[in-house]
Amino acid sequence: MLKRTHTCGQLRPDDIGKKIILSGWVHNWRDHGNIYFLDLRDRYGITQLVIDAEKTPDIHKQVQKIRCEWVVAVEGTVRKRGEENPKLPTGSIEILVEKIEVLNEAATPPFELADAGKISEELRLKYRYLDLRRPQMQSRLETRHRITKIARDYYNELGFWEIETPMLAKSTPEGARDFLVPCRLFKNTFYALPQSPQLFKQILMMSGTDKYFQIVRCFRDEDPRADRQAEFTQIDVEASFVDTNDIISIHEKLIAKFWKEILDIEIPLPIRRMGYKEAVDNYGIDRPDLRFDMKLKDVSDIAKNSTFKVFKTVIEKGGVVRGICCPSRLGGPGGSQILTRNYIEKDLTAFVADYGAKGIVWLKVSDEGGKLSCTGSVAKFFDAAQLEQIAKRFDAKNGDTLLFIADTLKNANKALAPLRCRLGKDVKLYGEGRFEFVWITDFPLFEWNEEENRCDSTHHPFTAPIEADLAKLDTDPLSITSQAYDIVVNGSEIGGGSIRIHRPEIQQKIFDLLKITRQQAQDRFGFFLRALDYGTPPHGGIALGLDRMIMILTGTDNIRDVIAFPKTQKGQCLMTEAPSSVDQKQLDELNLMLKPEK
RNA sequence: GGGGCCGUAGCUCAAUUGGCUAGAGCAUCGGACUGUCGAUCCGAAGGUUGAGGGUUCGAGCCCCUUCGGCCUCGCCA
Repeated sequence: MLKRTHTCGQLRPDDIGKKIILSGWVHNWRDHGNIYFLDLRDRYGITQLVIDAEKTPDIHKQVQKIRCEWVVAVEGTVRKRGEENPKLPTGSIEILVEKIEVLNEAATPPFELADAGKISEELRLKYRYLDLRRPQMQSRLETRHRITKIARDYYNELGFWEIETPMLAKSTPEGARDFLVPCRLFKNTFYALPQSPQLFKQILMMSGTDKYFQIVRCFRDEDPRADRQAEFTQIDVEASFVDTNDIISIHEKLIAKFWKEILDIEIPLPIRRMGYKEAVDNYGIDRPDLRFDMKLKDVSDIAKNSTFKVFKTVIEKGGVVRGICCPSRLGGPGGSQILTRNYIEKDLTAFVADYGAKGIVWLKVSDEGGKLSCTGSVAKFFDAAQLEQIAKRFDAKNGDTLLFIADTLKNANKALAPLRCRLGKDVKLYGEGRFEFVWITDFPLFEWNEEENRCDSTHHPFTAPIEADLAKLDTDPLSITSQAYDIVVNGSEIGGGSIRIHRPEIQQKIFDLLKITRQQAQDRFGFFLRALDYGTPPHGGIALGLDRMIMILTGTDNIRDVIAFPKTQKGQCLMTEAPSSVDQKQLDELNLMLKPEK
């Protein structure tokens, strides 16, 4: 076998005259009769080969039968090209082939790799090895590698140890649905694949490892989305004797490093922080997209005095009227009209209906000689002073559109937050390539679970309350602030963590409030509660969503684009055809019996 | 569990209100050509319209069932 001396992305004009060997896949070929061009591709790039019938008639004959994706090695001389190809880094040179060796033939590919046109994802997933050969996919894999490499180096510098935790773990029915793995040696018992190494990393702190990290696979058996797979990767971190500021400061530097190394973008540090309440009040959600302003405002106080029945009824029932103010024109004043009546009453109304909103009420702002007012089908239910007051509340300008949703506070926010994001995008309120980071802090420790009539952890049951609120555990748990923090960029949560509870009695109180009985706590977390008893240092940590970060860094909105071998929305791997049925013998060994379908 | 979009040649798509032998570009195969780089030109082959059933004189198109892909609500401590 000819052994390569260079790669297909390497040769430059300085190499002209050198005798070299290249190996790779045939990317494309152009047969001009007596002259024959062949593009050779490997991970590093593409290099043009030339075969001249007059100089090397044997090779010219041999190359006629070579096709796309055949694997070949060639020996030849680097020379200057007649006309350069500015699209390729190697575009100034070519290889005059003196010897060619076919290392492997290839079946005709089911789709064309050369043209980066759209190929159905189904096909790409089935022939993933072909899809991954495409330069764009290679680049995504490389970005992923570089990020994990940067992270490993960074944590190593700071004294963190990379420690593996079990993949075969104990099932905890809280949280997401577990993937179960039957255990052969203890009949009728199951392992669960970890939803996260949460308890293990805390126990590592109890074990005195002080600083831990892991780039770790996590499993949650819930329906996938464009940015969610059942199987995903976290950069998981925990440290002892730290507070919120320690974790935040370590990680905003790391995130800044990611953005600098991959996109050459400087993130100004420190990243701003915003309290949970401020985020929800102004943006309706705890992961606000801060690339544009457009804050939500409450107009319940004005609406309740109007004669508009829809508003009045909602408010009487304890609901709110909240809204946003949006420029009606694309890219701001002067752009073309976008918030047309049709767009609002059809597109946007259908959009918010997905989030449970019954409808959108809208008003158009007019400014007549400094006197603000509003027009629209519901304007008649308000007097002039009220309309002016509403316009002023939004600091609205002539031509702006005000959009309102009347519902419970929670439901109104649930619809308005995505509506705000959609409008920001549709009306082009921000440019491409902008990244607005924010740490969200001061989360409530609990949320009220109406159906179960108890508290639910906002974050998870191991999150510590702030010291000042400890006393409220017995009196007013819903008003307790937690020591949790999320890192958000452009409305996407890319990580979150907390300072953990390190005192057993507080951990027990939390379980009590979550209405987890002592018995249940022992069954599920007994090992953990026991470990807490043996001298647990104060500790805290964070987990960064690796897949989501790579998505943002590579500019794709599809998580499957950043995972080498992803699964479809039904959890299948189209390449291997997992999941699949198993032999009766395997079931017997596990003491399992299948129920008939349906 | 619910809602939406989609499925036609190897690939990407087209086919008027249901109407003649289901078309095009690329790929494939054959031929031509000494400078292309998404080569070009000439020609050929390529179809159970995802599957099954129904309505009709006639179905790619309408109806029902089903399979698959994507988006989404719920779900994701």
